[in-house]
Amino acid sequence: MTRSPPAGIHSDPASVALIEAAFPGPRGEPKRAVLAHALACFNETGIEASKIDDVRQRSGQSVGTIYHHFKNKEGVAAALFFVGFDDQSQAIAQALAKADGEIQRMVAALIEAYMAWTERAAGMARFLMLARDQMAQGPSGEVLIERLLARYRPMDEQLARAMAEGRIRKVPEDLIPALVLGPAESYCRGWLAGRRSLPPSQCSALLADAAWRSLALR
Amino acid sequence: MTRSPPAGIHSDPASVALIEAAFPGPRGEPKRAVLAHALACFNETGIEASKIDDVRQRSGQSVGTIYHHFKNKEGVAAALFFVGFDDQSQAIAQALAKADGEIQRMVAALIEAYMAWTERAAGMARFLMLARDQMAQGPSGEVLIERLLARYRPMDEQLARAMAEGRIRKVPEDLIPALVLGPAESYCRGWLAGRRSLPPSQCSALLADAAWRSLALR
Amino acid sequence: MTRSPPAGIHSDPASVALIEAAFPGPRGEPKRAVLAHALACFNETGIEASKIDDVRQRSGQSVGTIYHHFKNKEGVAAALFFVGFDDQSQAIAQALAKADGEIQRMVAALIEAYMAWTERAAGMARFLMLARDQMAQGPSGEVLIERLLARYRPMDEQLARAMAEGRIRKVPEDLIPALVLGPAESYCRGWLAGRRSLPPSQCSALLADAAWRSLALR
Amino acid sequence: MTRSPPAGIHSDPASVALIEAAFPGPRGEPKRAVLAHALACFNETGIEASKIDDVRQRSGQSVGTIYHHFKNKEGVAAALFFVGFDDQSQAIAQALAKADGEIQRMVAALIEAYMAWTERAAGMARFLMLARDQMAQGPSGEVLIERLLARYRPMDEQLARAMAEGRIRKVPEDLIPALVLGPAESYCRGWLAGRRSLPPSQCSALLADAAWRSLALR
DNA sequence: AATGAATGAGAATTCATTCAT
DNA sequence: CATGAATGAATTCTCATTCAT
Repeated sequence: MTRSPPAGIHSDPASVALIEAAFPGPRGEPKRAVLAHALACFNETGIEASKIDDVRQRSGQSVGTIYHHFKNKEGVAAALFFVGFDDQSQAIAQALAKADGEIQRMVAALIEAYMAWTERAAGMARFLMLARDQMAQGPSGEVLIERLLARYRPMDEQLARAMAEGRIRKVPEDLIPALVLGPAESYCRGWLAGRRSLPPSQCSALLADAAWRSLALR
Repeated sequence: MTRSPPAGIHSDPASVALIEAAFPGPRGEPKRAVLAHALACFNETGIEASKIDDVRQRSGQSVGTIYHHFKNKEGVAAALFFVGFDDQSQAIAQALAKADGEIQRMVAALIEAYMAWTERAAGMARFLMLARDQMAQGPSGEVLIERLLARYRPMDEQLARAMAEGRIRKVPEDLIPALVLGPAESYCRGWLAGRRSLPPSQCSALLADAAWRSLALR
Repeated sequence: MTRSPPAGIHSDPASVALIEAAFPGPRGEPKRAVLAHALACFNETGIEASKIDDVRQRSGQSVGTIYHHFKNKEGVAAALFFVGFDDQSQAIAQALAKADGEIQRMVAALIEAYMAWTERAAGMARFLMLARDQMAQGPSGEVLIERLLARYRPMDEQLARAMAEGRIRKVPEDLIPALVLGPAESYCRGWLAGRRSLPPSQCSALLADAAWRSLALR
Repeated sequence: MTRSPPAGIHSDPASVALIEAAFPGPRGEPKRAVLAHALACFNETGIEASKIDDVRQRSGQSVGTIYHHFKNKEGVAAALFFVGFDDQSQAIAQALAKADGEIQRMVAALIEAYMAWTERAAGMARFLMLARDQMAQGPSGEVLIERLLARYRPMDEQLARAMAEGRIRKVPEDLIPALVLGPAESYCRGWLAGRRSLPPSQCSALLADAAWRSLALR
């Protein structure tokens, strides 16, 4: 019961829906049009290699409008990035909240949420991976780091406590993200690039188990 | 006893040595100069954003020479990529060979080799991550896939056998790379970007253990 | 009463007027400026040898504007070519129309129109000769052939009929253009290059007579 | 019994033979190789658009050799041009010589020789048309004009005498070349470009007759 | 707000030619 | 004489951005 393994996702209904939710109403129309098509362009051709003029043509907006709403190309990418990033954060926050502070459930919830979100909004997920490095350096880098910390804070706090109390293995803090999310990210990266075909949601249980094993006392 | 935690590695002696080994002798001088400085440029600014003219200036070569030897910018990147990739493959091959086909030792050897290589030739490692996607699509994409398969074939064969014989957990083939190398890659990515500070080599034991736990029967 | 025997015509009021008629109004200004100066450049230096930057400087337009309006250098040449070619066609059509289908008068009218047009719009005429071969191969080749056929169709039909009815000499169809227009073209080519000095219009009667002799029954 | 109507002649045995005759012996080998392949390149791509490197590759010679023997690209074109031009002149001279100063026979002989030569050495003929204008301007322009005058001198002298003696029509001197050779050149131009299919040699009689009609007293 | 023509700095690439071997 | 690596001036074209309407 495979749910659409996409060898090259560039844009998809769920990603477009995120954009639409972010800029609702008739006033948001130009922004929505631009971002939705920018997503496709960026994923197809890369951010640097995408021309504002491609976005203009596909979105049916004018250059002037694009610049009016987004200041410049980087502005388009940034707006798009945070639409995706923030929704992803929210999905993760909701999942973590349901785990009642229980560390094993939190790990599983995080991984499940991450993979489900990736599968659902594949186009946006792909773009987030594409843009993260550039974003981290650009003018929104600070903001990004802040929000990343905030995203994982609930989890990090519980992990720290559990480790202090000897309920999980003692592991250098630096290594935790790699242990917990490394496999999931790695798999999703492959899936989004078309190199893996199992839908992420079908892998979460196994990946959650693996992540837990790496932290469990034995 | 931390060995140089680099918040922004762009070029380093070991990476340069790889390049020098690849194009020895006085005839190789222009190629070496170009590639060594291209590595720095690419890592500092990104491949797309690096200008051939930067490479020219820093390398002290003429535009004509660059184009004479590498055809175009993509050619410079490709040459550089395969110098790094092939040395990485060789390091892995040697490590795997020493494991005598014993699966747990192979997993550990692979991870150790990967992390040691990354730490040693950090600049090149960074570039490999930067360039991999572009490479996979460009005209050398086929070659890359081929060589990747070859690189992991010895390991894949043993894993398949072990799985068939019930010596390790049954896990979808698609997931194996993520389980084995995902955490290592994830950590190295962070370290190369300056977000993690523990030298990779100091993490390999733990990451190897984690990888093995995810495959072990219990 | 020789009317300006030009040892090197590159641009002239009549040719410029053609261009102005083709792109009227204030909106046509950039196109007009570019084409008028491109004509001079092309005639002075040859098409290949003319640099877009020469045209830019002389026309007072920006590179961007040139490319915006004409796509590329070839586009400039093509636009210029068809401005001239179409006006020439029209002049010929008018002349032929006045001959009432009488074959001898048609031959004379064609030659007279051709030579008068050449003399008047000498710069454009020169450019048409310069560009014809390149045009025939380039992407507008098809169009050119079509329009050439259309241009001579009225004449060709009457010639075919006259030949069938034995009113003129039987001559392979392939040879007719050379017999009718060959001498005129040859003379104009020489005049435009500055090798002949009699104004074309003063030669048309004689050339028309010669052309007719070559077709007449005796 | 059509002899090969070539829709795109670039090089042919007879043209190559001309080149070989011009640079005989083992010492002439590099020159021959270069010129023969330059002919093809120039005809295929145009002179400006042909790269020295194309010629190098096809001729199997080195850049250095080309420059050693011909000074520069223009030198290659010039050498090639005069090989062709001089042989053409010689063919015409021989034909004219056989006409015993009889004017009608001279006209016919000229046209026949011109067309036969064109048909035989079509590649070279094409190149001569291609290069003539550039040649006339370049540093060999003077030489070319001189040799052209010499080529037609015997004919011009007889024509002038005949006109003075009232044996042919009085016609402005300027017009004579167009009347005599215009149709032939026009036809050959079309044939060499692939727009006409009757082999030139089959047209000479008719074209000679037409030329004579235009000069004859009535 | 919207438009899209105009701009021009800047990039990649080419290619004739030189010259050390 | 032959070679071909090295050179770098010159050229075409792109594309983010501005701004008058």
